[in-house]
Amino acid sequence: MEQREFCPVHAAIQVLQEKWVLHIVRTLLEGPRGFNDLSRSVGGINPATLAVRLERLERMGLVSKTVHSYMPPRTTYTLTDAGVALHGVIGSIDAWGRRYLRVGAEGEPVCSGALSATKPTATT
Amino acid sequence: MEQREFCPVHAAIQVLQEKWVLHIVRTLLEGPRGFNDLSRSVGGINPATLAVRLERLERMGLVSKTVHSYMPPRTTYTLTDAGVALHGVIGSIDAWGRRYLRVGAEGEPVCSGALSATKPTATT
DNA sequence: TAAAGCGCTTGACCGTTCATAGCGCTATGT
DNA sequence: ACATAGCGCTATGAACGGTCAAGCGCTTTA
Repeated sequence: MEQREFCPVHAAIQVLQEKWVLHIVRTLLEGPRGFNDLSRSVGGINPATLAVRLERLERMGLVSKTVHSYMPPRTTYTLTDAGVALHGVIGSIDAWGRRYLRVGAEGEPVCSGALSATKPTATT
Repeated sequence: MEQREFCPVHAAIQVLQEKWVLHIVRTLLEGPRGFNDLSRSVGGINPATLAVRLERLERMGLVSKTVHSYMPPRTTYTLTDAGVALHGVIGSIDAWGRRYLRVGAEGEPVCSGALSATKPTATT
């Protein structure tokens, strides 16, 4: 867990592998959202976890939080430049998933090795 | 958690966000490893967790396990084609990390927004 | 007047991850 | 010849972190 000097790749992985982070970023790439809206778009995340994630991402400078009014509560979460830059990562994951992932017999995803080559597909 | 049809991106994220998976893949991209060797290279992972991850990744077809001898035990874990293909994802993460991540005041990583523009960086 | 929605927070659960120890056995060093 | 270290794991119990369900004060919609 301890390493002599700062390794950007390692640090990046540490952040991105946290549960829900990639889903949150992917959703936010589609545009700014409020808390509950974001929660619904991500799907299945519980508010406590979302709150913790957003706070961390904000402190890191990946996400910025804008409070439009306190009462009634109205807030907006947006990606910063660094956050938007993650679209490259999401893009790679997207490409890889489309190319290699199929749904297996038991419903869980499986890799299908060498199928028909790259087929241009539209993004969600 | 339930979704009407199979979404490759979502499924890919589900797999890759599992703790240690990206670290394992990244390490395995450097070449095949035995269990303890892999454990040491990844750094800080618990053997029980590693065993579970490897089993899942193998069942998914990302990693293949080769047993050279049962006694003395000698095993090798290698990436399949689908696994190797993840180097694109790792590459993106690498690029993003190098571009945006710095070590903050409290030791935790922080994003440094608009610095000097894109600078060609060599990959690990 | 009632109900639904906003952005969260709280507290009790429970599954995952952790540190640590150990198995049977061989290759190495002294 | 003997001790030690190494292999690939598995077994424990404790610690951590995510989950569920409910609810706060308040406004807007029905």
